[in-house]
Amino acid sequence: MQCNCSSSIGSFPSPYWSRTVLFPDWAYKPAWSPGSRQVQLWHFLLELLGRGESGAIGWGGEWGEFVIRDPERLARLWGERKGKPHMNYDKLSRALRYYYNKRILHKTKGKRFTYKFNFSKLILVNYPGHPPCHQLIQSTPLPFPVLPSEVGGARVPQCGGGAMIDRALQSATHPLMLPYLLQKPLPFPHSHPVQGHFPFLPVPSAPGSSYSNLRELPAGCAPATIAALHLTPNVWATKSGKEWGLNNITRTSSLCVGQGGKECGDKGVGRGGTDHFE
DNA sequence: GGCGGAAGGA
DNA sequence: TCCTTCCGCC
Repeated sequence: MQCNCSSSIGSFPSPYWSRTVLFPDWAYKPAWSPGSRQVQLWHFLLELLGRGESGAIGWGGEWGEFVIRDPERLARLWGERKGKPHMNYDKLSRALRYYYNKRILHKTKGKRFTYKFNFSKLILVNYPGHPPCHQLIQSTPLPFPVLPSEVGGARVPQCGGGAMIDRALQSATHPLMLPYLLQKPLPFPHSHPVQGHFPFLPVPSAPGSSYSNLRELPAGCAPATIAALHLTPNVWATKSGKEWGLNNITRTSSLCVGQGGKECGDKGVGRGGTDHFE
């Protein structure tokens, strides 16, 4: 199976599950692509990181962590992208700090120019419009047991929030897989591999991880899921739920995330939560 | 360096 | 809404 995967990074006439776990397309969708809104900073950073733009920015030693190696250069690149010739690191970092409250990013304390993505939140806020839980229950078997209390009318959340997401998260081996547990495919026809700059997640050429296994995957199973499933159990075992950010997301996931990342549902959960992830 | 308030622009 | 700009504080 081949795909001519194209993106802001380039063309990849290679199997899309090739060497690394994949980000969904939205994570790398170029700013100038039709229908996209103006590029967001986190998106721009992921683009640079995915490209392996190691001069200005690179992945750090921990999951989701990245290091700004040349702050002024990064600011210049960001300024060029946004048409802001007077951009500097001070301003860029202010924009980064606004992500703290949104829980998209947090600062790695004690390490200069080092920040950490909260990918699980990134998935949630950018994964709008998944179907209501009752549809999920009716249409497709979920990869985790559904409690009677969750099926019975009153407990079914209106837009995928609440206990169901909590439980999906708990059953997810990786936050990036959450959308697939929720059974709505991301727009993946043009998926592409990230060029080997994602920390900890090389798809191993381990015995038993042959492509033949893919045939056993559910129809419509997205490439990212496929790539993730290539990870050996011990790879997952190296990261605790805490490290995946599951603690945080489980705690905050009573928030329902709908269109445009709007939160609905339980008030007083999430916004009032703590700001740390570790 | 890093933080966050405030005002303002698109 | 998502920054950009400026600023005072630590």
